[in-house]
Amino acid sequence: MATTTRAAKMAETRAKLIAAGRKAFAEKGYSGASMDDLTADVGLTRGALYHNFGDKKGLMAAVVDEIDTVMATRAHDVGQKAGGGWKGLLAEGAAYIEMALQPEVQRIVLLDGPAVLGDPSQWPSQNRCLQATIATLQDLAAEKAIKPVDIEAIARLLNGVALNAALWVAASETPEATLPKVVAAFECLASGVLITPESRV
Amino acid sequence: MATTTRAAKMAETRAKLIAAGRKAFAEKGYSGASMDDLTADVGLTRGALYHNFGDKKGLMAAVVDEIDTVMATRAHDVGQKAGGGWKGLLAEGAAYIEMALQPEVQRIVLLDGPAVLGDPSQWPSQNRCLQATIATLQDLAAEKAIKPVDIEAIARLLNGVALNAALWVAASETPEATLPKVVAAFECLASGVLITPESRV
DNA sequence: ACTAACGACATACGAAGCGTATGTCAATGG
DNA sequence: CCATTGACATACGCTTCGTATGTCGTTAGT
Repeated sequence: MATTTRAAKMAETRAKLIAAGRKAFAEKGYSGASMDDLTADVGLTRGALYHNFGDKKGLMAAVVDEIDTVMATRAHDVGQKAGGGWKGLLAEGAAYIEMALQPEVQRIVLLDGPAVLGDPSQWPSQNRCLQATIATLQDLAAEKAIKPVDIEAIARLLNGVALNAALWVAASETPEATLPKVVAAFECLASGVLITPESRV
Repeated sequence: MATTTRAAKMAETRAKLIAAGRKAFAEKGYSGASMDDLTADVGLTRGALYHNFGDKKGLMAAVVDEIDTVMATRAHDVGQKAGGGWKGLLAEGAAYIEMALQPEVQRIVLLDGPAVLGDPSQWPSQNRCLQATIATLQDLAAEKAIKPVDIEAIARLLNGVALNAALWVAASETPEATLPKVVAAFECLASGVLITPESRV
């Protein structure tokens, strides 16, 4: 092995700790997760954790950023493949909703994340996702396709609706059955920003 | 004093503990609030707390229920005074958004509440608020004023939008400036459920 | 190639908090 | 007037977080 350099070793421990954090935070919740336990699960101690992430909240931030970044890029890809524009925006929202079916996303990103790290719209990953939504809305505004309201406000609320819809689906007893209903409701609300009465639901 | 009965005494201690809990949870957050400290603030000990509420989460549930109940009734009153129906629904949502300017509401109900007690739509107080929204929407559906989508889904998402809008306003640097923009955006999205193209924004 | 400095991680320690088990005193009912 | 109940206080153990100190391998300078 040519590269047993320290940087690689450290990157590996960081990855192991983040993986252990994902598992522990998802299963036990943030406050219920023990740093001693999750570090021991990957053959380390808290010493490694505090050296790499500063404190418990630092590990949480790293875990949330990893998950949320994947979510944002996935949703964006889905939107692009749907052709961008208005249909892309709807597809992106639907994809975001579907991803919340994963317990990890539900517990870590949607429930504990805001309580521990504060308002999600301040997270770096969320900001990237928000900027993408704003850009799409600005394109639509240039085409005079949407009403003359504050773009940022609409973008934030649209993201919020998708996030909230995701929470409901996740908490539902029959997620598969509620998913189509909530997606339809999402598209219904989103259509409120359109100028044309019945564009293409 | 004729009524120094134990029931009255106990009600008083409950009220004092809930008041102390509101203050501590709002200032320190849920996990940061010390039971020893908040009970001492009102001249009691943890013995009283565990006797009345079972555990820390029990006090949190009582505090959240109290705040959320007041919020729901206030929002409902505002909706009624606005004439009910569609305009009442919009006014109710706007009122809900405005209430989130209070730090207590922001921290306890919107951030820590879901993380500690789980999905808000399962809370008794939230259910009452949701039922009111559903009833209004059903009236509108009977008048053929809204699109034929799942009523419960729309109601939940509308409440979610208001709640999310509230969070953004609360986290904003200039809440008073963002409030009108976000209220307009809320009404814009809500209009998506209307059949008539330009009812009355 | 040898040694000194550095960095990654482990171990040990102190402090704080939660929940429970036990104790005490006042209020109620017979 | 006395026994019992219940509301609350006190004392204890357990767990956990954060830090301070220790150790060993790796890197750099000569």
